[in-house]
Amino acid sequence: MSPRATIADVARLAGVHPGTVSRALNRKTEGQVNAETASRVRAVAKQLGYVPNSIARGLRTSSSMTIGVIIPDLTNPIFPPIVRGIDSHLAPRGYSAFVVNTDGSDATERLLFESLVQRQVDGFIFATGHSGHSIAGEAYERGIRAVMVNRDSRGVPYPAVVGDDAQGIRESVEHLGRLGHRRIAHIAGPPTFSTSQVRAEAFVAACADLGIRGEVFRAPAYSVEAGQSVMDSVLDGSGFRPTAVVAGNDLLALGVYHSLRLHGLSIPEDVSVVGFNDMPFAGDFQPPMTTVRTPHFDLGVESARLLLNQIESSALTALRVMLPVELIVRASTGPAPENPSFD
Amino acid sequence: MSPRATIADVARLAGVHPGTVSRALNRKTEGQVNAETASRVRAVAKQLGYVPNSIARGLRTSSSMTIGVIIPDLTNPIFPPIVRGIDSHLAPRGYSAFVVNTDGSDATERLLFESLVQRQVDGFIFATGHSGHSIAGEAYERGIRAVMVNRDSRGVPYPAVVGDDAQGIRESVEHLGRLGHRRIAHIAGPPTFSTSQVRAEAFVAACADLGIRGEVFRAPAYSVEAGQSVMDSVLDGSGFRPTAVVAGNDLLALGVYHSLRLHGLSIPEDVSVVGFNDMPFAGDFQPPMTTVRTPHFDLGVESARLLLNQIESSALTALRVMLPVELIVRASTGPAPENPSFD
DNA sequence: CGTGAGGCTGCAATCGATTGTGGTTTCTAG
DNA sequence: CTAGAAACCACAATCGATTGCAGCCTCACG
Repeated sequence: MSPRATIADVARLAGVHPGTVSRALNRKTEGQVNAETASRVRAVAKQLGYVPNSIARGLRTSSSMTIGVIIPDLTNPIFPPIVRGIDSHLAPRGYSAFVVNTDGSDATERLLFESLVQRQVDGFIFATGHSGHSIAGEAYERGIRAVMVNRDSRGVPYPAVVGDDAQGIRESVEHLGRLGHRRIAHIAGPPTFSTSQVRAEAFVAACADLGIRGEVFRAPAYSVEAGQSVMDSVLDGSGFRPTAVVAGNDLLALGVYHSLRLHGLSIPEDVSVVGFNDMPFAGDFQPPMTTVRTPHFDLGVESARLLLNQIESSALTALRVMLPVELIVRASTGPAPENPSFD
Repeated sequence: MSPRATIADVARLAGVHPGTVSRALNRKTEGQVNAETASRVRAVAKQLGYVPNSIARGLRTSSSMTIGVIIPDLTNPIFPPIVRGIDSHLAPRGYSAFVVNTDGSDATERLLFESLVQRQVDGFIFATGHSGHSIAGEAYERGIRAVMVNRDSRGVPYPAVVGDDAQGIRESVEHLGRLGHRRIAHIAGPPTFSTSQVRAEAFVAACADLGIRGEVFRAPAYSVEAGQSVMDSVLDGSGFRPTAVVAGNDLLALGVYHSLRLHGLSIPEDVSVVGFNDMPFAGDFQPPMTTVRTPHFDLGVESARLLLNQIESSALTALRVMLPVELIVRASTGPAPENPSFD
C-alpha cells in the first residue's frame, strides 16, 4: 500500500504552507485564500490523489461525522428499511452509520454502546427501547445525543419517532367489526416494549367502543414461534373462541397462521388474521396478509433528521414524532363465519 | 456534554506520565509497567470514567479497526444475513463495520467507496461484484485490501466467498427430473453478475445430462417485477411451454408465482417452481417455495475471516472459498402434469 | 563496595489535519 | 505620498493517544 499523500505533501509540491492547503480545500475557508493559489493547490491535490484523512480531521475538530445505530436484529425484516431510511438521510450530509445488533441482550448492547462511544460517534439512534432501558438513561446522563426510533422508552428524555400504532389497531378492529366479527383475540408482544402496551390498550379500547368481545393474550417475544405457541394455547386451552385475531406484529401473525393450519382451520374462512408492520412480502404469504403498514423507511429518515438537528444546533429539544400508518387489506381477513367451526 | 476524561487527566490524578497510563491500559504493554502502578492507573481510569479515544489512537497507529461493507441494497433479503455474519466475526475482534448501499449504481458506489477510504477503513467487503466492476480493480491497484462476497468478479484478484451455485442448480434440475418434468425454463438474472452466468450454465449442463429440454430466459434484474414480466412473455410470447421453472433467485421465483397466478395456472399442479437462496419466510409463501438454501450468514463470516487474515498477516493470498448449498423441497414443486394444461 | 543488568517510567516526537494569531504585501483613500 | 485596511499566507499550537529512547533506581553478583 503506497503511503497515502498527506496535506504536507500537497503543501510542499504546491509551494505553500499546509495550513493554506487545508483552507484551500475546505468549502467554508476557501474564501480566505487567493483564488489562483487555491486552484493550484487543488490541481496538486488531484495530481497526488490526495484524500483528506478524516481520522486526523476528526481528532482536531472533535466530530467524527459518524452515528451509532443500535438495533435488536438486522434480520428482523422491519429493520432494514429503517436503517436504509437513516442512511439515506445521513449519507448526503457526510455522515456514516455504524449499525450494530444486540440480539435483545442488554449486556451486548452495553458493550456495543461503549465501543461506539469510544469511536467518538456524534450521536445514537436506538431502536432497542424498552421499559427499563438503562443504556439510554445513562447515555442521557453523560450528555450523549440520541433519538429513539420505532419503539418508545418511557422515562427516557430522548425524542422518539414512532408510528401511530393505536390508530392502526383501531382500524384493524373496525375492519373486522365491519366484517361481522364479534369475538376477537389480540396476541400482544412482550409487555416491556412500549409498542406492545400501546397496541394492546388500543385494542381493548377499540373493542369496547364497538361492543366487541376482545381478549388479550401475551406472547413472550415478537417471533413466529411465540405467535404459534400462544395461538395453540388459545385454541386448545382457553375457553375463548375468536373468529378473528389481531396479532401484535406480522411475525406473530405468521405464527398464528401456522397454528391455525395445524388445527385444520383455514384463513379467513374459519378465522381472520391481521398482522402489524406490513413486512416485505407480507402480500406473498399464504394467504396474503391483511396488516397495518408502518412507514419504516420514513421512521428512519425522521429519526436521522431529528438527531442531526440535535447535533448541529446542539439543542436538546425533547420531541416526539408520530407518523401515520395504513391498514392494508388483503386476503387473510374475511366475513365472520355464520357458524364458527368450533362452537 | 461534560468533556470526556483524557489520558492526561488520568495521568495527573494517578501521578504518573501519560505514556505510562497508555501502557498500563493496553494488554500488550501492561507487562512493561509495575503491577501496582498499573492497578492504580486502572482504578483512576475507572473512577474518571475514562474511555480511550479511538480516533486519536487510530491516528497514531494508522489503523482504524473499521471495515467497509458495500452492498447493493440492504432491503434485499439476502443481505441482512450476510451483514450479520460479517458483524459476528468482526465485533468480537474489535472491528466495526460501515455498511453502505449502492442501489446498483456504480456512481454512488464510487462515492461511497471514496468516503470510506477517507475514513481510513482497514479493508472492504464487496457484495457488489459484477463484470466490469471497476471499483474493485482500482482498489486493488491502490493496494487496498478487500474480499468479494456472494458474487464473484471475474478478473479481480481479490479472494471471493461464494455458494456452490452450480451444485444447487444441478440438484434443482435433478429434483424436477425425478418428478417427471421434461420441459423446464430457467429465468436467469442479469448476465453481468457471475451468479447469473454460473447458474445458467449449470442449468444447461444439467438439462443436457438428463435429456431434459431446458430453455434459458434472461431477466434484466433480480426482482419480483422482472420475474413476473419475463414469465409473462414466456407464457404469452414464446413457443416454449415448460412444466417447471427454475428461477435465478427467490425474487424472480416470486415474480413467476404472480405471473402464473394471473394466468390462472396453479403451482405446482400446472407448473412447478423452484427458487434460489431460501430467503427468509420463503416457506410461508403461497405455496411454500422449493428453493436452494445458500448459507448467507456463513458467507459473511467467511468473508470477514478472509479479510482480517489479509489485514493482519498483510498477505494478499488470492483465495476462493466455496460453501455448500442445499435444496429445500417444499410445496412449489410436484409431479409433472400428465396433460399439461396448456398444450 | 563497585558494576552491570533489568525493571519502570518519564520525555518528547509523532500521526495528519484545523485554526487563532500575526506579519507582509498590496491596494485604497484622503 | 502616506496611513489604514484588506487580502493573503506562514507559523505554531492543538486534538489524544502511542512508542522509541533514555534515565533512574534497585538489586544481585563478583
